Amino acid sequence: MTKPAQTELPAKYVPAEHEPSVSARWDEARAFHADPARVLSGEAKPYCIVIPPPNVTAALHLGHALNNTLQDVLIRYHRMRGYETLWMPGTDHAGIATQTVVEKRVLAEEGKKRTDFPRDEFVARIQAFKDEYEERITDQLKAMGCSCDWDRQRFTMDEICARAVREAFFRLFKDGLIYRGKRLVNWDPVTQTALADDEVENEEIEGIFAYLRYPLVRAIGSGDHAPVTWSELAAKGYPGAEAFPEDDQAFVTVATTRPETYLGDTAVAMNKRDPRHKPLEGLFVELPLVGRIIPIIEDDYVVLPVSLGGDENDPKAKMATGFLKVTPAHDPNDWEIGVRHDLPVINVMAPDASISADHGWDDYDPHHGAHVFIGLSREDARKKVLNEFKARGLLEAVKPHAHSVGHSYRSHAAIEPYLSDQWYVKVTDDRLRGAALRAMAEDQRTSQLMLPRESNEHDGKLTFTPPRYAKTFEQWHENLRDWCISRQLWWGHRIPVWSRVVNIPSDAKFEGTTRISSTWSSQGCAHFAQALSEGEMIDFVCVPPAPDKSKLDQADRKFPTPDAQLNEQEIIRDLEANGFTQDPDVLDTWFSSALWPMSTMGWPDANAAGPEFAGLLDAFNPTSVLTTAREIITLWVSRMVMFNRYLLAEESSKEQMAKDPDESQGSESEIWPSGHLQSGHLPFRDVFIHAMIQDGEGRKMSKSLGNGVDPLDIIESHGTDAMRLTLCEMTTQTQDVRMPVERDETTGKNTSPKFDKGRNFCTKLWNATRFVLMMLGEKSGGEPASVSAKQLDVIDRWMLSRLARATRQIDESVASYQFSNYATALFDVLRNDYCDWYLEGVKPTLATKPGQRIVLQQVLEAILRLMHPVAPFITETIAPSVRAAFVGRVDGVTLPDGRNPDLLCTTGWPEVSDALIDEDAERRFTRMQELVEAIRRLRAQHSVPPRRKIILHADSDMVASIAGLGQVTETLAGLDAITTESPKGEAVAFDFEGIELKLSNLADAVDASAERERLELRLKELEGSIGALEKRLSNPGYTDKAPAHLVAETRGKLEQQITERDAVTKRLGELG
RNA sequence: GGGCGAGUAGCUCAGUUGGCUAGAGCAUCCGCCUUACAAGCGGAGGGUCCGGGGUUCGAGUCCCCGCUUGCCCA
Repeated sequence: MTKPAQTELPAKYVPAEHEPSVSARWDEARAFHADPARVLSGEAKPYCIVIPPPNVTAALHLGHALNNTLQDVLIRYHRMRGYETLWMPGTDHAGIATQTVVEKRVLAEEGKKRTDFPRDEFVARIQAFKDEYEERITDQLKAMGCSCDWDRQRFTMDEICARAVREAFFRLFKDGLIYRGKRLVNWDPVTQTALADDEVENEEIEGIFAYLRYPLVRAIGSGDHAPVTWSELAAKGYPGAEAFPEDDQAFVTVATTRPETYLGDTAVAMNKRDPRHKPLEGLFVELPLVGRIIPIIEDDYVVLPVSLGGDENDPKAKMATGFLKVTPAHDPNDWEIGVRHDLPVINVMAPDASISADHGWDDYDPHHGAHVFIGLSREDARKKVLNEFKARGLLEAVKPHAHSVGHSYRSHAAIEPYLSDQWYVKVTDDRLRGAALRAMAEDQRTSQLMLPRESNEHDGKLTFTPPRYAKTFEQWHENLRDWCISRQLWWGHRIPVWSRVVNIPSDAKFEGTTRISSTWSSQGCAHFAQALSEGEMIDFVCVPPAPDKSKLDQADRKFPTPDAQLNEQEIIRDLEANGFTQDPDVLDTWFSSALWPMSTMGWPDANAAGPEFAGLLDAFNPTSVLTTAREIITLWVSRMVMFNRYLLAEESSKEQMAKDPDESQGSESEIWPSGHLQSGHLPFRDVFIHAMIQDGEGRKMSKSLGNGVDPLDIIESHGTDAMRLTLCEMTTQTQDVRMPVERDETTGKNTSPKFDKGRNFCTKLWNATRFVLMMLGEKSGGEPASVSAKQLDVIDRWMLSRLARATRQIDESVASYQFSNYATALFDVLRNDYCDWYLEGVKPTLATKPGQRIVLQQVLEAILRLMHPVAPFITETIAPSVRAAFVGRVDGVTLPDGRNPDLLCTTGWPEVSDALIDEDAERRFTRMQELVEAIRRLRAQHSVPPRRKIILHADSDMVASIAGLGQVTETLAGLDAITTESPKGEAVAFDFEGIELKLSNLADAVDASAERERLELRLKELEGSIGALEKRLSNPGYTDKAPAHLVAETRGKLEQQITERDAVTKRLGELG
């Protein structure tokens, strides 16, 4: 490692000239590589973060910059604190998003669709796209200064992660926590895949409410039906029937936002409290053009219209007719009704949401007229239905109706509730959901629904910051539904299940789903069968990933060791020879993301993964903190907690099993014990949820609005550290932060004035360092090896005190994830304290005070280290020069060498003793600052030229106390002298702490009218203030109840202001 | 509909057990190329702390009602 010898810095800090070489030095030293052995040996405590893997779909935006900056701050801080620190980087394959982007690209560039390619070939295309973006993203993260362990970078679809996915799927499947079901899913007809609940966004749309009349019929035996007339209804006491022509066919009116789904109606439901219910009992309706005869049923779900006693405040009751068309295949609520009443389920759409009779419309009969709808889109079919009903006099009304409709977060198409076979994870099982809820910190749980704790060290250890987000997590789990994990895509982890449909053997009678013993199960597969209709069943075989032999050799004696020659490919060949085919679907992306804290560390088999994975999981899982945005709490945080706890429970369940060997009898086909009597490790202990960046108007940054800011543009224009400083300062505990966006006219790129502050601050550090190096270079020599506070001047002791407080504040800020406070502490200590006061104050004395030179250098070096986690590049750039300028130590300020002192990023964190907090020095210095500010104010008011030295006249006490600070006051206030003598020429008097001081030699002649104006203004202020204080003190409630020190303070203040008022009055009198 | 934020100077925001005359940065104005720094230094002006009630000796801070605005969930 070469150490730059030069101690002089260029006049200007140009980030681009230094950042690449600093990055190279970090890389060269492998400074960010974590060694789990140091944790396992007890040498160092672990600190670990797994990166929320960015999607490979697009380059990183400012939100990523924020997210990753905060993680890097935490990581760099803890690395300097001596933790063995691992920041695991990687990217996410983002199934639907990436496939969609590539499909669009291929269509635009080559005019071809996905289905024009063989599956493997198209996946290879996506792979190539992924490679391109993965590299780009990695480069961006490096440009942002992220100190990830780049040797360990993962991708959610690489071999290591794929192995984890296979293992997790297999275990969950085997344990009955993954099942296949025919359900309504959120179907995206454009991308033609199922979506999870949280991939659906609700949007308000201007829709309609259509009122459709369904003619009433009654059964007349032998499957025939006859019309019901109004007179018949009237005879049964149907209210309002008399209003209709008595021989006309009666009807009921349903109200719907989706008329086209009437093709799949299988009932009309009404509430039993509806007075029309009795007369309609046992009757049917006939669906126009469809010809289907469907029953009228009773269900509490149906809302009564306001006219029949429905709730006036319920908007549904205002629109309702009391009759609900029930379409189980196309509406989730209707699905539930269908389940309750055992209704047929008729799907009338193709996967592209066009009307089709080929996907479950078994009673389709074109003779009735419904053929006119076949092939139409949902939207066209909707219009057509209305027209056809209108033509038959069956359209009662169409009203505009705004309501919210689910849309695909990816294609933005309206979601179609669609009946299909999908795979689900039974997250509602206590082993998953319960474990997640039990993980929550006790003081963050709000629900009444308290779960019994397990005697488990991981229960109750999951803590959210800010705490309000614990509620989001809690409520999500309490309302959880099973998780649909299959996606009809090509880009993703293929579902490792092979299936075939066979006849149910005559000797095996079963319903539902049953575990099967077979040649495959004896080879380690999980084999289930599920009954279908008509004597058929479907066989499902989940093939485990190729087992690790070493594991099998030491397998629990209770479980038969499978054939050691077991070969995954052989099993698959065998299955396919027996008529099995692999499920064509892939898994939801979040399935692999959910395993991220485990898969990246080589789970389930570090040995098989490679030597570099040894010990990772034991050393670093649970990780320290997950840093993410709030929208991810449900999508990702929840699932990581559930999976991590379930899948890392093996150890505890084995222990349990040893105590109670009878627990899992009868699972002979299993390689691994099931049971999971205890939930296992948390994936992380803390979850920090940071704010979302919006533009200046409070809108999301987006491509379509053109209000996004590209982090690389900011890095180019302001430097990485400037960006990071600004992002940290913005990170308060609120949920949104605003960043006014401006267009830079010269570059045409978006930027924000907010970043100027960060850039200016870096410049400040640069210039201060240049000054310090210059001073030390010129004057150094004669310093002792160390100096203690007792030997130092007030100004030095004050500076050390400020440094101690800043260090303390920064430590506290990091511990509580208060990044804004961290940045503020840096701004305060470097700019306000060190530059504005300390540097200015010591300028004249440095040459003669060796101890002061030590303080000058040590404080700068300490600040450099305090600043490094936020601004890594500039501090690393400057560090060698500052270190080289070392002149001695200050007792109580420890700047440890750390792991590798050649690089700032691996040196130690400053330890500044609390003993250096010097309240006396602070009090004296603060008093001096106030005096200097008062003099500066007067200088400005009297337009004293900055370079003109003036004279301060004070009493002997004041002169003595000022003298205690050396020449500092003179330097900072521009004084020629401080004297007890009276002014020779004209002077201006002012009050300081109730004592009258005077300034002379302000000018060749003092402007009396300006002085009078100033004094009159001051008098007015004082009188107002005195009045307020007197009022407060005359209130007995205050003097009796407020703390005594406050009352005393108020009295003191009043006295002082009265003194000053009298002085001002007197002075005004003198001015005439 | 349920949950969670935000509303403080022209702008972006601090203000964590209620207690000095409510702070910072940017912007504005005034004065300075004071040899580390004009991406700077010194100084100034600028606030019915969204509105209305309440608790309290005392409320930006706590409670209630309302308004505006944003996000999440259904």
